[in-house]
Amino acid sequence: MLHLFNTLTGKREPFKSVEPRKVGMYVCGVTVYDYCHIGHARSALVFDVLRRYLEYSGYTVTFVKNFTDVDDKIIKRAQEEGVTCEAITKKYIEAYDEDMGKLGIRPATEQPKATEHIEEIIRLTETLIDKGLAYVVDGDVYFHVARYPAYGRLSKRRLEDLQAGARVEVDERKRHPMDFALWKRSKPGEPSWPSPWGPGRPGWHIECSAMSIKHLGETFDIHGGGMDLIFPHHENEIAQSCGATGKEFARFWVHNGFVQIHQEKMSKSLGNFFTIREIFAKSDWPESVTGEVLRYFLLSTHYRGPLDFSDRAMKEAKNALNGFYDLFERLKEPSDSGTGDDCLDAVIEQARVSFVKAMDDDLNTPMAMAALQGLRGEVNKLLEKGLSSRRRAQAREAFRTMGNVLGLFQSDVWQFGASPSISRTLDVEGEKTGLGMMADDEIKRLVAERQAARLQKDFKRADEIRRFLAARGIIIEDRPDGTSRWKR
RNA sequence: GGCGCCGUACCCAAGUGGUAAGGGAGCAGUCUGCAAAACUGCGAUGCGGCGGUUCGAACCCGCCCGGCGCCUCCA
Repeated sequence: MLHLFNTLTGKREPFKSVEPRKVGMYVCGVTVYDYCHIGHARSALVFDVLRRYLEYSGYTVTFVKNFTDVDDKIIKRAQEEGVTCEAITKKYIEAYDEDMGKLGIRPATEQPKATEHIEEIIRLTETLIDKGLAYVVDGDVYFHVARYPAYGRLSKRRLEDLQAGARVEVDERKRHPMDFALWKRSKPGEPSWPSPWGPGRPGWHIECSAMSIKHLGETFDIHGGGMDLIFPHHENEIAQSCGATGKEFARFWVHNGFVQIHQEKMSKSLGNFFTIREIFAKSDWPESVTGEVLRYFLLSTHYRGPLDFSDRAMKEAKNALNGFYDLFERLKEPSDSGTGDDCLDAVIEQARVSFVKAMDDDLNTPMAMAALQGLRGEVNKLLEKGLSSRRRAQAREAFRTMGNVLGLFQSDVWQFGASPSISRTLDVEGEKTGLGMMADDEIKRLVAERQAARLQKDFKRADEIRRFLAARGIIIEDRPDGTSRWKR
């Protein structure tokens, strides 16, 4: 049974859905005013894996992930570029889908936008005003935190503590410094919708309450996002939602840790971030390889811990993945011998048990990956003894099934005969790694030439070619049947 | 000032009371025309430090050291 760490209770708890076999899950997406960085990728990936694992465990998952498409930063960006807000949000939503697609992150069941839920937002705001939990000032509407006693429950903070450390300028019109905007009066030139309080636009937090309630109901199973959203965003969502409905909101709150660069949080304000497309653009490897390597890397640490991104870490992930795909290549080779056949079922079953146990334990992906590594070793050993073609296919299928939960091992080809790519540097730590361009056709030609040389026992020439390619990161592997294949 | 996180081998990383998973890198061996891959073997008497609780602690408690996050937009 799946156990998840619930931020709300501060404990690891057995996961139980409201309705049997069904899960409603809401995850805060991104504000679409710029390209996504690896931190966004990690968050998206963690919840993609949670969703995949819930499905693997037999649940039907309704997964809602929003786009915040009305916001101060979007407005600012649009003004800077002299275009409309719509142009900005359209551009970055498309970029989001493209970037996440490269990482194998499946689109959510629903991907709602704030601007498409203005009606719901206004209704929710009205309810909060009616209940005395919100008040109107000059066309703005604020949530009145002092009227909501449970405020601080998620982030384990007391209002008094927050006040003491508040670094915000106090808005005199607010009744309490921590009161936050549900509705903002629009200034000229800003996006604006009619409302009972005059033309304006929604505040940030209210959209998630409105959209989650609309798509998942007033009480649903899982709400997720990055750790930095715990306060104030998720705290405010709870206050708004519970305040308005009088019911429990999300039951499980799941938060992922940060991606760091040299031990520091990766963030826009620090300027130490790498965008997803930047990583792909700089990578030496074919796109599918880069996507899978990045995925492998991001899952190699438990989702709640910090994760340090570096060029070196990417290479290590690539090497580790290489071992799997080397095995998959071997599994493709036909064989009649089956001395190890009888052991395969047990070996797979053992791996499956370890894998499920790891994932059940608060999505312990590093441990789950260790189970897959263990299976890799066992299957390699059986291959030494001899595995029939049928059993080889069975082994490959086991990797594909479990790998699918993590979004790994789905490619039929790894870098063997990979699609054309250009060798460039992944210059994350300032070290140069690229050795110039090496197109596939050129490699193939040299491999063929070497093949011919070997047939004539011209090993001098053959080794010359091997060394030439090796210097460019191409490794040739001679097969027992006399053929050769290569990989990057 | 308040809330919280992290510190395990060269690197990454599980383990959270029962005597240190796994991977990468490295070294040695088998195999190979040479390689690669695979297989075999080697690798922390110790888990930031010092005390304490316990039959027993990396795991619990206390203090300290080092690094970081949130409290303001932030995945």
